[in-house]
Parts: sequence; C-alpha cells; structure tokens
Amino acid sequence: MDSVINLSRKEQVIRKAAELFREKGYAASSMRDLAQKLGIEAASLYSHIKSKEEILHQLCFDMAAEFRKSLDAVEKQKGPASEKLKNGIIGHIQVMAKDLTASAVFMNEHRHLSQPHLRDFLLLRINYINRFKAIIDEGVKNGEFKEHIDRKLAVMTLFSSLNWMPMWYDPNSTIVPTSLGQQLADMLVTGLRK
Amino acid sequence: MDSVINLSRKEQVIRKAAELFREKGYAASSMRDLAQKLGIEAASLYSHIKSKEEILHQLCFDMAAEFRKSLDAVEKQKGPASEKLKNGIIGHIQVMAKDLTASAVFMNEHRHLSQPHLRDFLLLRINYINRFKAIIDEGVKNGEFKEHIDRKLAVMTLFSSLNWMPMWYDPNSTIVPTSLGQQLADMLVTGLRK
DNA sequence: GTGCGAACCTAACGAGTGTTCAGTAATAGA
DNA sequence: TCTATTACTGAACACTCGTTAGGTTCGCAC
Repeated sequence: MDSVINLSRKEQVIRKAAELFREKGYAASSMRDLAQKLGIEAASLYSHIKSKEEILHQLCFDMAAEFRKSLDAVEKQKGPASEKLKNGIIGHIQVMAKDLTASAVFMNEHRHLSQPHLRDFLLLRINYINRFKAIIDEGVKNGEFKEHIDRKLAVMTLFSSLNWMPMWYDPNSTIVPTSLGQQLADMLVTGLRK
Repeated sequence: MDSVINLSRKEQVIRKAAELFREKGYAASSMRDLAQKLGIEAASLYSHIKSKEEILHQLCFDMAAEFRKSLDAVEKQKGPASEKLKNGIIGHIQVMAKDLTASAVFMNEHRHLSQPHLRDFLLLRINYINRFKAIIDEGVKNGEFKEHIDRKLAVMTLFSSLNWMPMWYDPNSTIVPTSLGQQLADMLVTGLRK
C-alpha cells in the first residue's frame, strides 16, 4: 500500500542520512549532500520528511527505545547482580551492533536536537544509566562487588567503553558482536569484583 | 613585548573558541558567536588568527603534544607492565584534567580538520595507541596479563573509558584528578590481570 | 480515461556563513 | 611630535544553508 511504500522510501532517506551524519556530523551535513546521496534534489526530500531535525529525532529516539527494550528484559531476570550486569552489557552491545551507524549518530549527534526534544532525550538517557547504577548498587549491597568503588565512576566508565564501540568496531571483523559483548562484559565486570 | 601581548590575546580567543566548540560543536559554532563571547566583532578575530580552522588545529595538536610528552615519561620507567599501564592511564587523565575543555574538543571535533592536517592528526593518534598496545603486549608476554585477551579490544576499551571522561567529570567534584586516574587505572588494569 | 497520490522537479526566499578590506582610535617608542 | 603597531570597526563579498511554492510525471484504481 501507499503507506508501506512511503515508509520504505522515508526509511531509505533516514538510513542515508544516518550514514551522512555519522561521517560528517549533523551540523556539517547539508540537505543537498543528503539529496545527492539519494540521487535526487534537496527539495524532494521534503516529500518524505518534515525537516532535517525530524531525521535526527527519529534516529535518536528509535535507538533509545531499543536500548530500553533490551534492559527491560534483563531486569526481569533473577540471579546475581554480576550476571545481570553482564547481560545488560551484552544487550547494549547487541543493540548497537544491529545498527552501528545509527548508534554512532545516537551517541555523537543527539546534542543538536532542539528543545524540548533534547531535554526529553537526556531524561531517557539518565533513566537508562540509573537502571545500570541500581544493578551495581545491588551487587555492592549483596557483597558481589567491592564496596569502596565510586558508583558514578564505575557506571560512567562502563558507558564510555560501550558507547565508543561504533568508533572502532569493524562489522567485517572476525569478532562477532555476541563474543565482543561477552569479552567486554568480562573485562569490565572483573574490574568490579571482589 | 608585542608578541607577548599578541599571544596572550590570541590565547584568549582560542580558549573562548574551545569553550564554544565544546558546547555546540565546531561546525555549529560561528565566528560571530565566538566574537560575541569576546565582546568584539567577527572581523576583529582575524587580527589574531588566520582562520577558523587554525583555532581547531592549534587546539588539537597542542593536546596531542601533551599526551605524547606524558607517555614519553612513562616509557622511560622500569618496572612491571601493569605499573607502566597504570601510570600511562594516570598520565593521560592528568593531561585531560589540566584542560577539560580542550580535551573535549580534541576528542570530538578533530574530524573537522581538513587534509592534510586530519591525516597528520590521525597518524599521531595511531602512534599513541600503538605505544599503549605495546605495553599491554609486554604484560601478556611476561605473564602479568591474561594471554587470551583481544589486544585491540582491550586498548580500545581503555581509550573509550579515558576519552569520555571530559563528558561527565565535574571539575568541582570532590574526586581530584589524581585519585580519579588511580581508580580508573585500578578498574581497568584489574580487568586484564590474571 | 479520469482521478489520485507518490515522487520528483525548478526556482526562489531570507538568513547565516567565513573571510576581506579600508579605515579609525589608542598607545607606546623615537 | 611624529611614527609604527595593535586592536578593533562597518560594510561588503561570494557562498551555502534549510525550507517553501508551484508544478510535472508516472503508475495504479475505479
């Protein structure tokens, strides 16, 4: 139907935009650049999207929803905090690996969202981080983790490691995302263990 | 003398530019924005700098030189690889903490350098990373570190953690940079140890 | 064959971009 | 007092920006 075709074309636009934003950054990417990538004129883009920012908005909030979903599943699990933390890390990596381009945009370009979208985005982000912090707290309380660790430092180090992954991970590499997540989780969780 | 006053004013311009670039990104920062921050007109900036990119160039390459210097000192030390790695991490953190603003620009905005400066910058970066890789190799060879670790993964995780620090570290916080470096080094090195 | 909607076009808008240029006021050294 | 230098200015240049208006083409449904 029309809406399917429409969505499909719109998604093409958004995917190409994600590639462009990743390469050059949002602010340095022009609508004419994007149009050229698609083989059309800049004005034609506006048949599919409302504005440049709408593209960024969709990219950022779609990724945020994926991360949320992944963590939802982990929190339902029973078991030690270290296992939950590991699975949280693995899930995060898998979500990123599913779309490295969008992940890079999500991470580096979200600041170009205008208000109030930026505020909304940052709230989602803080919420996500706090849920990881709670898992670490749980591990500290039940004696799995060192009790003298700085929780903010720990959780920020964690996210730093995870969020830079799209910068250096080669999707054609021999390391598959699952094993990557496993290894990363090992490295990071071991650092916390007593 | 003239040159001192000139340098001083030029440095003021560059410092304010660093703040601006950090907040809004290089591409989204205009010379008129920068001028306004300094209370002058945009045209007046060109009495002090040759171009917008010259500012970015100076910021990026000055930081690169600082990182290099710090690692030079570490490499001269004798002792176990884990100690060298720790000191490398602590040094890196201290260089960043000395100028968080410039560090953030160094990390996030270097890609807006034009050629051949971008190529030069990336070469410096690869070199720096490889020197850390060599320390890890040393630790694997002499049995300090797990031998099954993926070196690329380890070193990239390391840099990810370090390089995001300017994003969340609050210079008014109670954690002083030295202790921050110490804790970070502990966390990351423990993950590698046998 | 008529109508419709998706996809695209050309042309243009007002605003903002980095940068240049000629000129001015202030200050310091001779 | 004259001179040179520094810091700055307003005006302008040649672009580029995101976006809009109005219109064309094409294929499908009835």
